[in-house]
Amino acid sequence: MSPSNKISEKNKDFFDQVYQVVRLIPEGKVSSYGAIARYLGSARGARMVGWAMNACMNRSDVPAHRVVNRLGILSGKMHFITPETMEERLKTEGIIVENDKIQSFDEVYWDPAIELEL
DNA sequence: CCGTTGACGCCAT
DNA sequence: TATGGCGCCAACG
Repeated sequence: MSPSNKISEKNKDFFDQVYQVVRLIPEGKVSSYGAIARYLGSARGARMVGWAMNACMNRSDVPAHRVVNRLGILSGKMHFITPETMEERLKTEGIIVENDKIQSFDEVYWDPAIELEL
């Protein structure tokens, strides 16, 4: 039906699930790729979440800046409009970022498996 | 088809 | 906490 699909429909479904979870991240909070992947049932699909973020970069409805790696490091900042965009957006939401790393990460960390708790 | 790359994570040191 | 090595999975050339 869509021979020119950029990604397989199976993956498209996975991407959509990722976007849905990311949208649920409240302001001032952040989550990690691994937590999202795990919540979706792909414990080893953390890298796929990152790939999904790259595809969602065009969408404004997905706060990709609220997704960091498990160490709280802004590993994806280079993929935004400018390398500063991600850090600036997080600071705007009250998150302290220093040297490309989130401070008090345990306090702003938001885990879907716990917050959504289902 | 094969080798490399990458917005990751876990384990060992 | 920091660094290095290994594993996973999909996309790319």
